[in-house]
Amino acid sequence: MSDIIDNIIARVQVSPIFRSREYMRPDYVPDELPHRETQIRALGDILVHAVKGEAPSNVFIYGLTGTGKTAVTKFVLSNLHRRAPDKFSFVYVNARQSDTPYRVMADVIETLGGKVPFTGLSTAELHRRLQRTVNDVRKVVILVLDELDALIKRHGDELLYRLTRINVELSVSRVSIVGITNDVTLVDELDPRVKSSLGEVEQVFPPYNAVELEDILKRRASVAFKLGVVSDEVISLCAALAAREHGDARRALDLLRVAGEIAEREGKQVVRQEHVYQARTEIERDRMHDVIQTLPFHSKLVLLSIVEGSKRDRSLTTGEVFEIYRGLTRKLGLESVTQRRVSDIVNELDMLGVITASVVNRGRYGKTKEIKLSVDRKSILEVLNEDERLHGIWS
DNA sequence: CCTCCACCGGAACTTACGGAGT
DNA sequence: ACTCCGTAAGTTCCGGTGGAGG
Repeated sequence: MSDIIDNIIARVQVSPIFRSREYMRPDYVPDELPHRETQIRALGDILVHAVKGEAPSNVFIYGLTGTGKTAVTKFVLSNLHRRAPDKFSFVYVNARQSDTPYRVMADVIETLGGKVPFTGLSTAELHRRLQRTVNDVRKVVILVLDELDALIKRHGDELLYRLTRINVELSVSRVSIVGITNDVTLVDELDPRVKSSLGEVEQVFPPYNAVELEDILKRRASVAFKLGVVSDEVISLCAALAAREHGDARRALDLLRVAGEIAEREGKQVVRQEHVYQARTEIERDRMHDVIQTLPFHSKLVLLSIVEGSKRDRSLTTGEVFEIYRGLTRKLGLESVTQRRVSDIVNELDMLGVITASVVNRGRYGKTKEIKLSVDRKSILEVLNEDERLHGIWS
């Protein structure tokens, strides 16, 4: 038995494919960021004041996913910080992971060395502690808020407003904010006061084109993979596939990494184009699997109802889904949620990409949502079957 | 041209929970 | 022991609506 493990370990240790896998990790920040020189210079020009111990202007950065916003910001800040570690500190918070005002403030306090309970305090109290912590740092603090859109959409711009005003009540330290967002329309939803304060400087990150992506992949592959393992064709394919999705560099790197892993598993010496295609489906499958598996129970039931309902190949309405869902809960002897809630769950499933739901007007027959599965029925059932609470309730 | 269906979707409120502060 | 707080999930209430059919 243990020889199986030995085998696996041996394969990892002397991988015929990878030289140094860590360079392909999604959160790895390389020493150079090709094709982002303009953005690095522009952001550097703004933030360089921190090196003199002065607070830079607030910056607002937009750009689609995988255009290097996060990488460039981290790159600029850590390089500046290396030259003047005693002049300023910077804090990076991802507002998608910490998607409540409480957690964002808690994160900031923690990275600045403060301690704060996981829950239990009022946001007002947390805000007070944040001010104290920042003041104790006694220098310029640059606050990077990544994926701000997630926070704003759910909790509004209250926190942002407070943060932009925090300087007023500080004696020694100063705070500058770098806001990063994928959503270009976000600014319109902001309070004008926040808008003018945060948008002192704005910067746009354009997507990479296929040629640039190819170059990025080539550089990365040359350090991450062994020589001759990844051909130019494979790289072009990854670049082309990712360029089709608005030039997302992260996606391109993921494709290449997973393709490499597949080749490795198969014991091959080189990565081929077919591995890239396999990687594409594998990435998608894994994502779906995670999404469905972590769904709240009633969302799973609603999804199951949609699967059941779409047997006869026609689209469903919210009312029909609700009926089937009611049947399921009755079978299980559970309370059911209201139709209002089911309507929201349908929207959530739509956003996750498991189904497509679009509002349609059927005149006399009302206005409803047309709901269709956008993932293979069998693979959904497979994942749902992993939940033992759902065992044996469908045919 | 008007009606009226079958929902949509915003907003305020509830409940349960984990945890702090005092 | 008691009060206060934030979060997540859900409920209640309700005004809104595009277009097929009369």
